[in-house]
Formats: sequence, structure tokens, C-alpha cells
Amino acid sequence: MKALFEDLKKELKLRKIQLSHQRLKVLEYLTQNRSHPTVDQIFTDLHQEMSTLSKTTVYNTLRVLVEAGLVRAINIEDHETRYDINVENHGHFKCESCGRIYDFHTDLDALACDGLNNFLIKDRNVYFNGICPRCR
Amino acid sequence: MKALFEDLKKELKLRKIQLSHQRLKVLEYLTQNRSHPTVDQIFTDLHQEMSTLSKTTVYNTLRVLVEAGLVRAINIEDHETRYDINVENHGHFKCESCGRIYDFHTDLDALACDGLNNFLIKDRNVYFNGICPRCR
DNA sequence: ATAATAGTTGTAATCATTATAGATTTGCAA
DNA sequence: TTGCAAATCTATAATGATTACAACTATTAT
Ligand SMILES: [Mn+2]
Ligand SMILES: [Mn+2]
Ligand SMILES: [Zn+2]
Ligand SMILES: [Zn+2]
Repeated sequence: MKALFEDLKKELKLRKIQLSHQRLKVLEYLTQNRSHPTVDQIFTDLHQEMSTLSKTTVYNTLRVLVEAGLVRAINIEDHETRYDINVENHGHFKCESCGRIYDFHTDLDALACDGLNNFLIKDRNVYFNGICPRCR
Repeated sequence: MKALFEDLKKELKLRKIQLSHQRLKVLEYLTQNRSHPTVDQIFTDLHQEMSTLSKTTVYNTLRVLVEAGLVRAINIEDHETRYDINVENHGHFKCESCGRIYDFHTDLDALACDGLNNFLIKDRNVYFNGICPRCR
């Protein structure tokens, strides 16, 4: 189930999204860095090997990838969006102490909820806050 | 169960938090405006009747109220925090079309999740995205 | 009443994100 | 292959929410 770089490339081709050098680098980065990186982390790391890369391109690429459904944007306070190559049904835990974001398995579709008749649900998110084992 | 202004005032006194005119106004506003307002909405509305009110005070007050556990901060993309006087177990639905945030009832504690052994969970949040009945 | 503490205010600074315009690259047709 | 339009990228400026700061005011304790 793990999103493989080669599969993702095919997916982009299918959707007629150009596979530019920059886009492939960002996509590859996300498959290799599953710690929910910020734009700044992605940019800083990639800039080491691609000195001409622009932060705007990272933003643009991420928008394209999110719109294509290949990447998920995560907003857990902080006013800084993080990105996740794993778009499957899972939850996030943010440690108040170290700031790390952990994945956990959960079936959101199983969550019973009242008051959403006639609502069209496109996306479901769960996140917890607290202290991680490493920080306790 | 609905958070009543008078009860909240007592709660603040208990916690030795000064009940300044500005803080009471913000608190009262939240009890009367349960549409998850932004700082800007709170400030603009209160500024009508309190022309000396500063936006910084609104920010400061909300931080105090959130830390005291009387108010919940909600971050659903948008890079603009919204505030909720309802701190009980409930979920949020954001309409992509009109931007409204709706409450829905759900029992998050009942959600089974793997991979969080030894994690100290302090807070649980769920939010859905989609289209609301009004916009369909 | 006086001094110390807490809260408020207006302004400036910060920081993530978006807009813009010119430069570069790509896809495709001649 | 060559030429050109469309797409993408880059650098920089603008935006907008939030925070930092310093002076001012209100509250509390002595
Ligand atoms: Mn994840
Ligand atoms: Mn709510
Ligand atoms: Zn931690
Ligand atoms: Zn709507």
C-alpha cells in the first residue's frame, strides 16, 4: 500500500500533469520523508542539491499534488501546513513537547456522527494532541 | 450543558483570572456567537461598542481563555484560527463552498485507534470537509 | 496613599503564503 | 529540426494573521 515513487509518476502521467524535474524531486522527497514536513523543510533540503529551486515552486508543486489527490495537506495549529504522501485513512498525533507528528491507524468511516444528513462529505480528518512516549 | 456566561465568570474567578471589562466582553461574545468566529470578526463586532478595544487584547484574551480550557481554538486550513465556546466532545464540518463551520455530534472517545500505546492524549479533534446542504 | 503587578493599547516586526511579471522549459506542429 | 504557444519556474513584492514590544492604565497588596 505504500505510495511508491514509480507508481506516483505513472499516476501523474495519467492525469496529464507534467513531470517536471522540480515536481519529481518534491514527490520523491515526500516518499522518502514521511515525517510530515513543512514547505520550509522541503525547500531547505532540496535546495542543497538544486540550488536554483524556488520556494514558490515548492508551494506550487504541493498545490498541484494535493489537488491531484496524491498528497494530503495537514493543518494542526501552528499556522504552518505540513504535507503527507500517505493519503489513506489514518489519524495524526501531535506532541506538544517536541512537535513531532505521528501517524496512527484508525477507521474514520466507522465513526458514528449525528447532524450531517444531506451534507456531502469529501474528506475526513482526526488529530490528537498530547505527549509522545519519547517525551514523557 | 450549554456554556452560560455567568458560570464561565465563576470559573474564571475560581482560577484567579482577572475579569476585566474586555475579557468579559469577549467571553460574552463567544457565548452569543457560536458560529466559530475569527479574531477579526470578534474584534470588528466588539469594536462597535468598545471603540478603544485593541485587536491585541482580543488575541491575548483568547489565549488566556484557551489556556484556561474555557474556549477551544479550531484550525481547519485557511491559516485563520477560529474560536469555539463549546469545549465538549464534538466534530466540525467545513463547507468548501460557503466556508461555514458546522458542529456535529460524535463520540471521539469511542474511536478505536492503533499505535498510540504510551501516548498521553490530551485533546481529540475531528473535522470533515465537503459541501453543506445550503450550498448543494 | 504608594508601590508593585496585571492588563490594555497602538505600533512595529515576523513569518507563512500568495500574487506578479519576466525568464525558461516543454510539447507539438510545420 | 525549427518555431512557437503554453506551461512551468524563479525572484521579488505584497498580503494577512499573529506576535513582540514599550508606554500607559487599572487593579491589588501593603
Ligand atoms: Mn500521516
Ligand atoms: Mn464547535
Ligand atoms: Zn514528543
Ligand atoms: Zn455551504
